[in-house]
Amino acid sequence: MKKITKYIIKNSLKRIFLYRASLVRLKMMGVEKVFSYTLANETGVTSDQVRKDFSEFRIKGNKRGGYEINELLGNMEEIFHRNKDHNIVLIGMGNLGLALSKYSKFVQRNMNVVATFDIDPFKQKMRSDLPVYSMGRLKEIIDRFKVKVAILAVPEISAQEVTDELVRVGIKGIVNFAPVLLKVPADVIVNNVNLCDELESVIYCVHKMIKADGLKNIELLYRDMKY
Amino acid sequence: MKKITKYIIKNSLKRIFLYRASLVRLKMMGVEKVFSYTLANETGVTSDQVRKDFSEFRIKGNKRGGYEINELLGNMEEIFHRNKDHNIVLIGMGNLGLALSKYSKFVQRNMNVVATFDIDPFKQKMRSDLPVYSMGRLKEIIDRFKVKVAILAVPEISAQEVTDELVRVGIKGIVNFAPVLLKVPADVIVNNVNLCDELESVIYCVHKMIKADGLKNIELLYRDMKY
DNA sequence: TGTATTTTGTGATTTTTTTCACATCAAACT
DNA sequence: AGTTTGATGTGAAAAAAATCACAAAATACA
Ligand SMILES: NC(=O)c1ccc[n+]([C@@H]2O[C@H](COP(=O)([O-])OP(=O)(O)OC[C@H]3O[C@@H](n4cnc5c(N)ncnc54)[C@H](O)[C@@H]3O)[C@@H](O)[C@H]2O)c1
Ligand SMILES: NC(=O)c1ccc[n+]([C@@H]2O[C@H](COP(=O)([O-])OP(=O)(O)OC[C@H]3O[C@@H](n4cnc5c(N)ncnc54)[C@H](O)[C@@H]3O)[C@@H](O)[C@H]2O)c1
Repeated sequence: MKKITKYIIKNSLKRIFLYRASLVRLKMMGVEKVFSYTLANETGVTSDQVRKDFSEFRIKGNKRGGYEINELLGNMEEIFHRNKDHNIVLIGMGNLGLALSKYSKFVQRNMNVVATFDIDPFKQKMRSDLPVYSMGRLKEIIDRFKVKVAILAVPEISAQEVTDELVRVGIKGIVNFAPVLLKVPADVIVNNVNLCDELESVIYCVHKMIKADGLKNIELLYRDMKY
Repeated sequence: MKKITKYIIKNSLKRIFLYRASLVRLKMMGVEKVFSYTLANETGVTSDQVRKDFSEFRIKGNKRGGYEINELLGNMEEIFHRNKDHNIVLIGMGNLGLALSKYSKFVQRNMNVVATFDIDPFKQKMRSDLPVYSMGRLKEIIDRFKVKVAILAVPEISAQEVTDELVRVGIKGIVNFAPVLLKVPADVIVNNVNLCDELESVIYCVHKMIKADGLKNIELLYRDMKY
């Protein structure tokens, strides 16, 4: 396959999320305008980086005047397609699935969990406000609500099998909580959230630091741990 | 502050986690030996990268013979300080905290949640096998069990305040589920897990892809999603 | 109106990361 | 034993990302 040399998406995208989190918070605090260095301070990156990232996504500010928070957030909504609503489904209503189904932040961000699914649809039915369907109804619901993205919270052992089914019915993006590497076609995006890895990486860094006795090479460790 | 030019930890560390996940799975399937390209195939990186990453951490294989899975896993345990047990605490026993407290993978990986804490210790007491303490007993327990790492699952609004307390009692690493950027001293590591961001980034990529009509620049989008 | 000041936006430069390429070694085979 | 084969390990080269640095623009103020 021909090698593509210029990649569009880089760490910039990840940092845009950081910036937005800050902006939302600042806005709540009544701030209306920020400068690149405000955001830099808030997020721990450099102000050059902030401006470069904005440049990447064609986000413009006002020379000398900084950025209007509302405008900036508007730009970001655009980037993240937040103007539209996004229907998602949640597969697996165990411990984690149940917690996720009660998470209200999704809705605040225009992401609606329209349905949940479990191999055993009766087990959880009474515990949630959301409908819990059997897997047999997956295609029907996904088609009806034009769902393209799924959250996967089933046991490790079933994760690949369920993924295959999701792909078959037309899901194009998966946030996967099972600690397995899912095999998917090239046109399906998987984002893995692996809690044990997160913990271990913190433990690793903490240990390195303690060993290094809190001295200058803390900087070393930070680099990739910032987000 | 003097600029340090050579960083030790890079994306290599993140990929080491990937490799290990594969190795664990392969081992379960009865495989005993892998080559760099085996791991490459499994994880979606190149075999050069795998070898380079190993090189980074001084992990050695056998020329022509590849790597013994057990040996490799041993090396990784070493890297992650898995030989020792690690006591951790969980703060916030709401929806998410409860799910996390029931997660058995931690123990399998030598990470013990020794105690959980909540501002309201009675609310959850009966719902968990783990002790749920009031925040007042934080220092006592942390000292007793020599805890250095905490999982934070409290509401956004309390996250910073609880973090300050954690830092005060000597916690050096935090896995934070609240969607806020925590302010911590330079010697404290924070790993943020932000579910909404994960979802939105998937939605972003899925949309880009759909727009791009599933064609070659899918590659573009993948780059930073693979880690 | 003109000058000083401040902050953006982006090429140029530097640093970091990835990929390449090949010498080196270990096993397998003749 | 000698030769071929196949994989590692790592400097060198290429690519990507971050940082620098400064022109350009907008505002403030004299
Ligand atoms: N509990 C946690 O805090 C936590 C944290 C991080 C990751 N995880 C991961 O998330 C996943 C779920 O964890 P959990 O603790 O909720 O497990 P769980 O066993 O409580 O729940 C799993 C649910 O999936 C359902 N299920 C099983 N097979 C299915 C299939 N083929 N199709 C549809 N549904 C199916 C089960 O009926 C059950 O309700 C696991 O992979 C786990 O490793 C859990
Ligand atoms: N529920 C989810 O699926 C989910 C997913 C991702 C992120 N999160 C985030 O995780 C955090 C917890 O979410 P949740 O749904 O479990 O919320 P929740 O309200 O169910 O639970 C929060 C718990 O924290 C406790 N608490 C509040 N203030 C405290 C304090 N000062 N000290 C100690 N404990 C305190 C509360 O008593 C409660 O038990 C939130 O920040 C949320 O945004 C939740």
